[in-house]
Amino acid sequence: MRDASVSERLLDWYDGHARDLPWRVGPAARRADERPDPYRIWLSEVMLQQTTVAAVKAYFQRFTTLWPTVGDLAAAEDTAVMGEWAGLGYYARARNLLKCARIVAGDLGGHFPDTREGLAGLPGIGPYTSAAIASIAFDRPETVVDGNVERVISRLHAVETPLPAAKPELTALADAHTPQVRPGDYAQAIMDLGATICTPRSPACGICPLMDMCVGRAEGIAATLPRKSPKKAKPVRRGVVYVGRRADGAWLVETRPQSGLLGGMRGWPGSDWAEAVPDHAPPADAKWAEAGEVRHTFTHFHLILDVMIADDLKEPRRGRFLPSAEFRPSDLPTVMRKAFDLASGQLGTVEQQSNGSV
DNA sequence: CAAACGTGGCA
DNA sequence: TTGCCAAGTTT
Repeated sequence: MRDASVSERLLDWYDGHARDLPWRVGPAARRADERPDPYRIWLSEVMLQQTTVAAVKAYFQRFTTLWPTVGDLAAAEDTAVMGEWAGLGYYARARNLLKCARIVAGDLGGHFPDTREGLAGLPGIGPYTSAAIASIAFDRPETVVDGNVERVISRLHAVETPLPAAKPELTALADAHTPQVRPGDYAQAIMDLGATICTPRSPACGICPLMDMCVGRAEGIAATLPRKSPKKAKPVRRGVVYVGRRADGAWLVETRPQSGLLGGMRGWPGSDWAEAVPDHAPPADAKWAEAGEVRHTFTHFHLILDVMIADDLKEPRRGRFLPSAEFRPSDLPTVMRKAFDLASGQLGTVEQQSNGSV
């Protein structure tokens, strides 16, 4: 196949099949010279890292309503931003989002760099995101290589080398297809193709604009690509959390350390998490009772969390009391919200249940 | 380079 | 229930 033909096919297909997304300037508007807002492209791209479009939409709407410009975001309280990110996962993204916003709003005068080189290296902006912003927001001919592109290109060229070893080869192949015309639309086109036609399971090869060019399809192995190295099994870890409130209803919460799992997020005090529940002390004296257990799976381990509840907390040894009016379950990362949901269903009857104090 | 880093949907 | 997967980055 000739390199130019792939991009021409994809751009023609995109003109008729582009997804309508909240952060996107569609092909028709783009032809009318409407430009994407770099802030919105950056925000959406960071949210979309390892995250589905469906999950991102509501968060994107909320963030852009609360903080319409990078200056607004840069001026926000850390706690507010982390709370709004809660539930989306990979919380280092939110910490880096704030760092990046403050660099752009400060040293860079409120303007995002308009080249891949200028973007790369800003907090949370790696090889993919720098290329995505440069191409989509600034129409630079940079090559995006995300999971969609890896899938499309590995099938198109029948690359059987497993990922991640195949990444350099796939990047080189993808780069050869990137056009000088409409590079921003092209980047979105190839990702849309991967998301809607060249899907991980049961690809719709019969309606694919690249059907007759696809070597993987010709060889009958398209659906099995890309190959991936085997993954490690997830171990089980165990721990305890204490979901407690003071007599006036204030909740005992803490902010987790800025680095590591759930870094910078609000959570319930508790033990560390390990193969066996580590030795620990409750965060405050109270008549703690067992509410049950919560199961949650992280990227690299399963967690079984024993949830303790009490509503008669004394002076805490750790954490701080958050007045009931300031507490929002939606500010919690999902595992902590699960613990809250379990606890809140029982806290009304904690007095009857509790007979073992700690 | 391997590992850490979240979550929800789907087969 | 289990494993795979989603617009990756950082250490």
